[in-house]
Amino acid sequence: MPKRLDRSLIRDLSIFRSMSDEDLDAVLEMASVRQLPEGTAVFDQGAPATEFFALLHGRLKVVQTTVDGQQVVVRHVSPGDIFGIARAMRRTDYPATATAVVESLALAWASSHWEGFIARSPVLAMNALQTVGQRLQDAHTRIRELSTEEVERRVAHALLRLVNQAGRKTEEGILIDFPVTRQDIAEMTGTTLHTVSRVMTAWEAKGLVASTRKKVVVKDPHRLFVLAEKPE
Amino acid sequence: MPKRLDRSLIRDLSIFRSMSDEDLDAVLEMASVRQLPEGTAVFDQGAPATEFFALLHGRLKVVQTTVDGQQVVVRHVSPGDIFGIARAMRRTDYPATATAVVESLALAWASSHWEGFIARSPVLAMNALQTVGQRLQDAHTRIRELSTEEVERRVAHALLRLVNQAGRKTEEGILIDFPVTRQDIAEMTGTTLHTVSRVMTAWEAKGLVASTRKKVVVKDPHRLFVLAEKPE
DNA sequence: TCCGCTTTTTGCGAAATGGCAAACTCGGAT
DNA sequence: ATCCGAGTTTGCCATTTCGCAAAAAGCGGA
Repeated sequence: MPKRLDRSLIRDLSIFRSMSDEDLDAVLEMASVRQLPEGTAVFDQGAPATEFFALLHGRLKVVQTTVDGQQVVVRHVSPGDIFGIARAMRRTDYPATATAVVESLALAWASSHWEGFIARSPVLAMNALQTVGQRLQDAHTRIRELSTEEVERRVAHALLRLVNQAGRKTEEGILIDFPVTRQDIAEMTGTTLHTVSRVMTAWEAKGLVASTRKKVVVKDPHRLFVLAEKPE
Repeated sequence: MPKRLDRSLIRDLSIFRSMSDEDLDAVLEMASVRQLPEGTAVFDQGAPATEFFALLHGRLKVVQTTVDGQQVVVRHVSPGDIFGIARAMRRTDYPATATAVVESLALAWASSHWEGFIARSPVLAMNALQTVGQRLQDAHTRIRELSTEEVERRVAHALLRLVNQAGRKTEEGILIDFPVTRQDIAEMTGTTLHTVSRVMTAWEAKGLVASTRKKVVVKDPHRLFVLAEKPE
């Protein structure tokens, strides 16, 4: 018998919102805890989708790799997010690889439990629909940016998104609170690390950002925002 | 009292799959029929999401317009698809404009009925989740293509997608069964109508496609597929 | 403290694509 | 049958972005 988990662990996750205490307990009953050292893959692209997860602590990146080895960052997973719900969308395997970018902690459930959870608590299905709907809108936002914006604005938008997801206020500005490389940013914006480097070096000179290896601080979010929106 | 609609109208739509006859009747009870002349907008980007729809006949395109007037084709709606379900994803307004590209026929429901439908038939929520999940995967496919492929391959992929959605076999090849302009294809692939024109002119010379104004015929789907996949 | 490896920067030339302008071509309306 | 206009093609040049190569700079571990 696994150790008893407290309801407070999941009660505030948006996906479990509005569920009764009994239902939450039933869900927790089936959960196992998963410790994820930095660099660990939680699941691999193409592997059977045997489990789904909720992130309690840490940060993951979800990456798709093309046949010729190019990588695309699909999204970042923040605490409170669920991920790996391929099966709920009737996929049998994971469409991407999820990797811990810092040491992380997640809950895991066997995919087979999903239907039971839904049956027990239909509100869960509506919450999941909302969650996936939000991701769909985010994806459309990215498609719009990739289709209509040049590189500099795309990088600006990506950075602002990181600020919202993982920004931590410091004296110098807003720190992206997990390691991010130029390569990562390139894979988020459909460009190359070289171009990202050039863009960010220019911004650094203008005092918009400050960065060292794997670390990015946005010093002037407002000017960055203006730059991201300027339609020219 | 609206005219009685037959269950067979919606029984085979994937979203209503596995619903009981009684539930289907209850759903149909609330539906109204909407005739959509070519060029009509079913709803406009930014308008309150008061209704959702199922397409019975015809074809729509869903378009997002940026602040500076550029357009992006989000997707095409085919018979059997539901669309305008912004409200189910907890959005209050439509994120895009849906326009009939040929004369079309749709069922419409007030958005407020969605929750009642779900409560009555929870399987509907799971079906909707699957539908939105599929769209999310499609969106990720496009993001991957926009991020990693050059224009020619993106156009090839877009064309192959149109073949799958609306291909009709003819003597000369597979006809895309609704009007498509170079501009449309450009808005599906994040490029310009000029570049699309150049690409397709080259393909025409190679015998891959044949096209006249607003009409595209894929003469050699296999070679087009090879071209779309070739990782160089 | 020094070494080694990853990450970042930078220069330079090439290639892809965009932007503009103009001509052209159909198809449908009058 | 003719005209009009949306849609398409094409040439030319500008610009963005990539790709390759090499150097520089940090960071972490030995």
